[in-house]
Amino acid sequence: MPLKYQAPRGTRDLLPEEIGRWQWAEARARGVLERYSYAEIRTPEFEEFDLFARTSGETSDVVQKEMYRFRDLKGRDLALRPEGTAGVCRAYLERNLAARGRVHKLWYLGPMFRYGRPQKGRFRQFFQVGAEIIGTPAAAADVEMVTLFVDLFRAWGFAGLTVALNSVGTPATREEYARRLREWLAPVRERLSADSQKRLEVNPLRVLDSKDEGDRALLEGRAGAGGALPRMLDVLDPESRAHWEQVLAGLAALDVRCEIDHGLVRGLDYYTRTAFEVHDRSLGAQSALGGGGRYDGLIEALGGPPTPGVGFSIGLDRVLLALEDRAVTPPAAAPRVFVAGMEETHAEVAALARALRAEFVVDYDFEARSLSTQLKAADRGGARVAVLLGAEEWGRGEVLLRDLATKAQRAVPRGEIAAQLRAMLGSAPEVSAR
RNA sequence: GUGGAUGUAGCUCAGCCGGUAGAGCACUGGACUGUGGCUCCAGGUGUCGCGGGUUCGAACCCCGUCAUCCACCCCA
Repeated sequence: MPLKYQAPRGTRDLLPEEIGRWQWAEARARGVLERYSYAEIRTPEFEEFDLFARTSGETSDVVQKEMYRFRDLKGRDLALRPEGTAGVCRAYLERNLAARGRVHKLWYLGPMFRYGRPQKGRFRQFFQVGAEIIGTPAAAADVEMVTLFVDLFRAWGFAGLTVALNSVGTPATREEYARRLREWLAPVRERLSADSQKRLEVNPLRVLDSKDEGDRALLEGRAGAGGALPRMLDVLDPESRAHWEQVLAGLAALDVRCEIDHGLVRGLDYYTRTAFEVHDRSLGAQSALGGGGRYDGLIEALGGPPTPGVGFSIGLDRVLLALEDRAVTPPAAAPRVFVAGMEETHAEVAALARALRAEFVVDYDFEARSLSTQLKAADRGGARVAVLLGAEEWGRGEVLLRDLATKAQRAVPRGEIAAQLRAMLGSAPEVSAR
């Protein structure tokens, strides 16, 4: 069909039939976050372009080619947020949250925007839920972050996901590591893929997670690059190493299963020390469900005092995509009541429905169609009970209550409708059960 | 941003070397304005993604464009 308007590329409509899954996932997340004692924060969906350029790194792909950047009518240089951390840290500084207590535990949920080529699990507008602990360098905060991270996935019903964990040290150790890596790769440089040769110039650490098979063979030493591949963990400064050991010990004490991944590098420049992420194989190429880590230099880079932070974000679109393949019970639909009128009583339907709506989920037919059509509509709408306003019964001050599943039907005095419905439907149902 | 595949009814899909719209399901109304799921009848089921070109003639061939999917890049 030749439609004049389509949703912009990479965006989509979430229709009523799938909204239930989203609300369920969001409610689950909210519950876990609140029990962990995190406070929700909502920041603007667009910010000054420079905020993201500064925090993500001028040379990062996100800033270079994936930003929805625009000027407003006054010429301000703005961008739709590509991630959540920058805005939260900006708010922390601008609203001086530090004055209300040193450590803040915050969470957010909302749409993010990146201009990439869409594919399965990658959209230009997508939703993230994330959490941050700002104000403490303690390894215990890293431990809680990873724990909260896995508990969210558990609340959604994931089983057997493994968190990949690494330390990316400090900017100085990263530089040292990049130097060693470059050195190590120098002899085989010509044999690296074209992409990786470019990475070696721009961001050597990126070579580590190349998907090219030849690259992988070289990295794993099978192609004879000689000597063991240098590891990030081997070049950590003493403080970062101690921090790393504490994180590992803390996670072990809580029985949180992690796998050390020496190739784990984060895409954004502001990460320091702990880095973690989780993937799901059912998703194809875009398999990252979420990731996070420590960002001790970020707030200072925004012009604030040196303030440590640690956080993560999770892609909700991908979570729901991965959950499609699994047996997830959708939230139970609220039991519904359908009020059906006859020729003589149609005028009474709206008022009765409105009264019952104080307590029940109630619907009726706007068009006063035949009784059989109304019952058909009641069926399709998922109603469990029909309230039939028969002319004769109505005249006696009664209505008929019909159980649509069993077809059992009986006359009930008008004053007892609510009580009878309560009995039939089970105690007062919540509109959004679960 | 790069490479490849695919766009026909609301959905899932047919349509031989170019010859003038198809099936199932769903949907709407009626048979049936005092009783729903069944059945029957009647029906929208459509500029064959959009634009241009070749041709007497294009759903089919060519070019462009938009969208989706897959992979790369990157990431959630």
